[in-house]
Amino acid sequence: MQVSRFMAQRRRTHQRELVREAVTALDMHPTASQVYDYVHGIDERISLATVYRNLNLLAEEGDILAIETATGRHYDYRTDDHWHLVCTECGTMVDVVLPYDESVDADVGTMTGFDRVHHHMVFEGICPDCARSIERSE
Amino acid sequence: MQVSRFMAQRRRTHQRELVREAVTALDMHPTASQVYDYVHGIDERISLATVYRNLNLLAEEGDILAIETATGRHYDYRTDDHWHLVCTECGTMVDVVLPYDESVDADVGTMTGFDRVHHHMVFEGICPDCARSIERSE
DNA sequence: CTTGGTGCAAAAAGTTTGCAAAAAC
DNA sequence: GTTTTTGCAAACTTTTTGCACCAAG
Repeated sequence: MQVSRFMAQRRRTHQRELVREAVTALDMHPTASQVYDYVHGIDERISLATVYRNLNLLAEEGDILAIETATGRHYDYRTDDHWHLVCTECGTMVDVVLPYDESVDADVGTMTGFDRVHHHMVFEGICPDCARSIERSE
Repeated sequence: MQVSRFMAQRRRTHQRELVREAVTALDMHPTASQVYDYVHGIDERISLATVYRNLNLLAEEGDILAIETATGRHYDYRTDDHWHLVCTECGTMVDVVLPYDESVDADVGTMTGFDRVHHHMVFEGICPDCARSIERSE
């Protein structure tokens, strides 16, 4: 018996809980393969396919966030409004917390006729470590 | 003889000019394979590898822009500051022009210690066409 | 017991690369 | 003539999928 036509029953599995734990524990925006390394380190039998399936599932349900970057897809356990700053040299990603500006969404909706407009901000820059090594090598 | 150690000589090839033309002509943020379809339609001998190499090259040199989204990498001939609004239903991408807010970059730089901070905004929403079909199907 | 989840291996999608031949300069 | 670029095919990376078996409820 199903709860509804649109939401399948979800079972609480060992694997899913470990994936969730990995995203939280790894903290710094892991990729699927970093999550795999973590969970596979704890339970050798867990497969990469299961990690992918669970990351997709958790992201769909809004438990975690998927972030698309030039260096691939990353995951974040923080799901509140916040942005990301990525180092263009090494790919390190850190959180940025700024107030969400709702007025631009309304403006863009009016300008374009789109519904339910919202936005993300992606920051790029050079992290202190990389700035130092660039300076040394010049 | 090279111009400098860091910039190789670029030759003006038929293929490269066609790729550049495709990105402009296709206008609406084509993917590599859409660019390939265009140039391959004009000259059958041009290969996908060449399209990729030229898109990467043009993007590196700042002649075109590469945009990373959940639906893959797209290219844009506009290189001035502007943003993109993507329909979450059908993936259609339209340009959004808003003034660039430099003050947030400075704030984020101070907060994080990163150098040369800049940002992109990515808007999402539901385009008028998709809004209509959703309404009909409910 | 029923249905959702897993592991495995294979497939798919997107992008890059090595190499010999061709084209640009 | 020299060096960049191309075409081709193969390789690679990342993610998804089919299927038989396993396990949560």
